[in-house]
Amino acid sequence: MPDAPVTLSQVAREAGVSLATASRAINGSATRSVREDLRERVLETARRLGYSPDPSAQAMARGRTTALGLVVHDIADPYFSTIAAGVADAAEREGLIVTLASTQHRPDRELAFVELARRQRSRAIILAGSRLVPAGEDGAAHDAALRDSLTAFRDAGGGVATIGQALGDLPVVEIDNAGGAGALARALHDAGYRRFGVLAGPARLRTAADRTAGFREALVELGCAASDDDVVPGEFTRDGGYNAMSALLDRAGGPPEAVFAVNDVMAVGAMAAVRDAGLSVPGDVAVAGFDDIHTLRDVAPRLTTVRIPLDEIGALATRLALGRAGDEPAPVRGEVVLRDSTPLR
Amino acid sequence: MPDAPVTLSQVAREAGVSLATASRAINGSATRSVREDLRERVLETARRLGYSPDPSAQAMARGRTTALGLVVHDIADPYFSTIAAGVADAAEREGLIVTLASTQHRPDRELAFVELARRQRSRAIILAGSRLVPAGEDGAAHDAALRDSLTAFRDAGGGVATIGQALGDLPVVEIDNAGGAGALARALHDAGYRRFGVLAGPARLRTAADRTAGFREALVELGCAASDDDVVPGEFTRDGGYNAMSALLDRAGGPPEAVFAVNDVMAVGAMAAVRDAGLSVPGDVAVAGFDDIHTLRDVAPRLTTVRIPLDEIGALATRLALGRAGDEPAPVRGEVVLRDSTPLR
DNA sequence: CTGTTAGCGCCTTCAC
DNA sequence: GTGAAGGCGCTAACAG
Repeated sequence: MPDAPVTLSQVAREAGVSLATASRAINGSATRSVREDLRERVLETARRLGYSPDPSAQAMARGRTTALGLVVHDIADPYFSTIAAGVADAAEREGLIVTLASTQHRPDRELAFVELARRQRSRAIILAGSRLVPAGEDGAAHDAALRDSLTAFRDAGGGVATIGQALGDLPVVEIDNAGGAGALARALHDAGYRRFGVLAGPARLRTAADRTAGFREALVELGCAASDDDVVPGEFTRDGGYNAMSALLDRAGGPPEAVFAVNDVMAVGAMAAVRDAGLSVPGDVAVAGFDDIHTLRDVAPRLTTVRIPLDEIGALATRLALGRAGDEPAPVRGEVVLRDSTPLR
Repeated sequence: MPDAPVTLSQVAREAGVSLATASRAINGSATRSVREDLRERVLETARRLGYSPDPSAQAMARGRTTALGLVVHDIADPYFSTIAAGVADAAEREGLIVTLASTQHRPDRELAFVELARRQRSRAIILAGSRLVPAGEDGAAHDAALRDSLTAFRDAGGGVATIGQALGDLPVVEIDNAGGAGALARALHDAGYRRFGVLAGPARLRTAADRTAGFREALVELGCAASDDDVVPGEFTRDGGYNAMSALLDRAGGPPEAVFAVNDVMAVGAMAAVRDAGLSVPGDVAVAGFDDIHTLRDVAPRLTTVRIPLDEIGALATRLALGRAGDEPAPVRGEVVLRDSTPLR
């Protein structure tokens, strides 16, 4: 029996009140209030009939939805799924529904989803993926389009937060990628390492570029700069790490003492490449990552990394987008966590 | 400049046609068609004005939304995030927006979200988390409530798919957990193992219970049954695996030859526990998991597991819910993948 | 405090 | 093939 959803007017009729009163009794109203006994009666019949409001209709009437759009590059990547968990949790607290877009790293889909969320009149949009490096031919154009769309959305009353790097003057939970990578470089230097390699990730992604640059700059200051040959690009994935590390190992001159993979997922792939080459971590090459992905914490040897509290960042971005975070939060500084993959040397 | 979203009637006016014609030109209409030049004109001005339809309004007018609800236990868990990636991808192909609910293992939230998606008139709902073991006092009641709600949703025209185990006679992408675990037991037996332990996961979850039971039943057939003492429950997480393995190691009688953790995440925690106890994997204890989580494939030693194509399952469930999958799909049988964590013995 | 009345943006019969 | 008009379920002025 396709039970047609019961509507507010049915509830009103059944309870013997007007539509407006029923609406006020159920949803409350900023201005008007409703007599206690009437409210009781309405609520009771609503419950009895199994009424619940139609979000689309409310959205229409109110001019805004109860949805929060979350845009990530790839929800299967633990970096993003951890952020998503934080967002989902915070959104639920606010009574918002999260609509998820996993763009598979396609900038056009990123923009398309922002446009969708905008015309959908979402309450807020959270953009979690990395910005692009301006140098990229259309990177700048894409980010500009994204910025304009989000700015228009915000000007129309929508909440916005980006994660990672700032986009225009939109609210941002900034992650100090360069600083964290620099701190890691110094920690590894303190541990006795001198010759470094870097698995730099995709050159077009700001997150990857910033981590790489922060690491290399610190190395320069420490007096053991990595040459361009020691820096290998690759995808932001396990396979990207594997391939980049393999390339590094194939170079003449032997492997560096320590390799920094710009995220944990790549680091794990890199460790596999080392083993497949018949070498050992950290015996022949030490390896460090970035992010401190929870499920990757226990690889053997345990992975040195820079901890970023991704779930908190997701929650914080949600509050920020909703205007519940007070001032713009300070950049999130990662914490270097030395583990077995980079022992004292 | 808060540019109010442009509406269809603006487009119509600008193009010099009626609202109805504009609507037909843009959305197409089953019955009426519109003259070529007019359609062109409408489409052109729509593009120029940056028009795009308001999903809420369409939902109201059409009586159904363009949303697909996805319910998972914990989006940060790679099992679910991989499924989510498959769902997101397939949904995007169908032009649907996915709304995500991460229930954090709270059954009441699971039900609440299904109710929400239902009154929201979502196009479809995909329920990805494990069902509960009937034995549990309110497990049966909860699953019954869930089943009733989803059945009512389907009877009202909504699409439904569950993942893992069947719920009533609702469409399901079944996963042969017991069969996969049994096959794993036989493979380990073939490899020479005889004394087994099991990290059984949460007793209330069907997925965990089925994997445990399938493994144990196969052991019985093989003539090397595991005693109840060899089976330790625990959370479905890294820490759950760690603690359960620690408990197993503390037992009198020394560790089993091989331990089956009912999912990869637990297996990784278990391996950490072994190492922290000063023992080695697989030297002192062999370890196997289940799922073949991509990012966990490279832990060292590489993890023996049962491969489940989670992303395909997500995509398949999406098509199934939308009625695009033809017949009910056959149960997904896992594939045993032997790796270094369980060498020949 | 309660009821009446417009819409919100779009689709869809129904006339033309 | 096109346009006018009603209505989806609800909220928010407006009266009373």
